[in-house]
Amino acid sequence: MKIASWNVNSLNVRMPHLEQWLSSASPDVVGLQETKLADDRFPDTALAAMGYRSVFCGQKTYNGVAILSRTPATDVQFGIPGFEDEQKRVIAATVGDTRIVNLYVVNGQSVGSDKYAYKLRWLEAVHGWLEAERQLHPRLVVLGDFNIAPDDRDVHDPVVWNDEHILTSAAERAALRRLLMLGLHDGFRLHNEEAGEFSWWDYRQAAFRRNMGLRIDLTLVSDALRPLCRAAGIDRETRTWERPSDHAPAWVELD
DNA sequence: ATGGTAGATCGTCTA
Repeated sequence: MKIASWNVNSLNVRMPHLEQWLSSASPDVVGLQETKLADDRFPDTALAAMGYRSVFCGQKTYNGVAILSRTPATDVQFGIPGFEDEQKRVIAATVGDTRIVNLYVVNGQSVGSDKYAYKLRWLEAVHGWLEAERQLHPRLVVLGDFNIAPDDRDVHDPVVWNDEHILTSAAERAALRRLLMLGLHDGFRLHNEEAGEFSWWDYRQAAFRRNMGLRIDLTLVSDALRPLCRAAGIDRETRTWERPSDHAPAWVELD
């Protein structure tokens, strides 16, 4: 089973990219972030024609998440239980015998800002939720745009992206480590120890051409799934396509 | 030098 995460930065714009990538990559489950679509505008009919069922939770202009799957998803959860949030950043569902949690983590703007405080509170709420979720679902995949680069191998310039910078700050990385301590494993790092493998490149400063990126899109697998994770990767070629998302799909394959 | 680009929306916010 191939499970992927992709921040599409507007599904309205990126639907042709998604269709092309679904055809070539042929994932079984996909978590999308930044769909930027109200639910009545979600292209579920077109995706069904390609063999994918959709569950989604969106809003216009900002945020928006979805889970696509070849077999129907059940027990759909919208948002973090008990955490009031107008921003549509979370959807979870069960596909077959695997629980999928799809997160569009708060960006945080800059260290010390109100949005940064919101990011840390939000991550704490996710931690509390996943602590329960892992007990209910030993086969757990937590994926999404984490807006945190796990370590220095995951940034093009560790001097710039340091422990006081947004997306790499000490508190953000500590929050991510706390999630991993629940018994989750970075699927990509089970198969690749190299530095310089990124999933996001800023649109500015020709960042992709210069490989000035970060790896912030993650697929985490639970203890029980770890021995079943046979491959992982990032489909960076999508970033070379015309009018691309600034993120590339990150995926794992489970036996 | 507080820039640059993209998306949604149409002046300005978010990333």
